[in-house]
Amino acid sequence: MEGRDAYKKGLWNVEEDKILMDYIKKHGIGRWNRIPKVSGLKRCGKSCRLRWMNYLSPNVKRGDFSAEEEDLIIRLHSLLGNRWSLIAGRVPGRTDNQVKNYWNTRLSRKLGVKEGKTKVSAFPNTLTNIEPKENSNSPSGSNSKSLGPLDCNSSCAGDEVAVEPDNSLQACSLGTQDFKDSMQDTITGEDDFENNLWFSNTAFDLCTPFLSEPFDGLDWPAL
DNA sequence: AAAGTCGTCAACCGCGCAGCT
DNA sequence: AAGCTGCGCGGTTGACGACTT
Repeated sequence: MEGRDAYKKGLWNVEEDKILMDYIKKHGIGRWNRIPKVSGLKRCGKSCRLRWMNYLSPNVKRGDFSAEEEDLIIRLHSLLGNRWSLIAGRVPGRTDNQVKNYWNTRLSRKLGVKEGKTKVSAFPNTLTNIEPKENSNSPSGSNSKSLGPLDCNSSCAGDEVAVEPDNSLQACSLGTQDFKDSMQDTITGEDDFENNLWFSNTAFDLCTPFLSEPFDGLDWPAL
């Protein structure tokens, strides 16, 4: 019986990367646990998946976070809390690990966020509305976890009025039970972006002007 | 120059969920 | 219904380079 000790741990080297890349080119993504058996790579499937998702994938954007990305992460974190995969899904080219690290090492310090185990922030006080987004064609194709760019077209002018920071959800005119339920769906992971249940940027006060245009030189994953 | 400290980031771990048998 | 497998998520750890003393 093969225990965990059969697999190597720690940093990946170039050869291992190459083996993994070759395997994925040949067999595609998925069935990660087969990789060590088929390719002979001394890495567990989980490690292979992580390496691909966070580093080797051509969809991963490297380098420093831009001001636009930083702003977006801050807003999304205030909305979703430590739901890194959800946040990363709205930051093109960034992985949950990247976002998480960036938050923990820089933004939390910068913003003076007290470190803690907060799972999810309470209903954000900047929320004013929630609406389904029609005809949302996710550019990421079959990857349901990767969400498309924020819909920042028409409502980006800010016709919604953000609630003052000190106001609670209860003070929000649209803080209805339906609204809370919808938010709870998002927070509990029951939202379904593929079924057009999108939140507009306006709804989340995520209207970052510079995000109304695509990121320069960033292509959406062709899946 | 050497030692100590800090910051960053890749990677690991444990857990939970979904799908299949 | 129960067990197994595959996958993904969030928290945490550890290596390593940069910086400070």
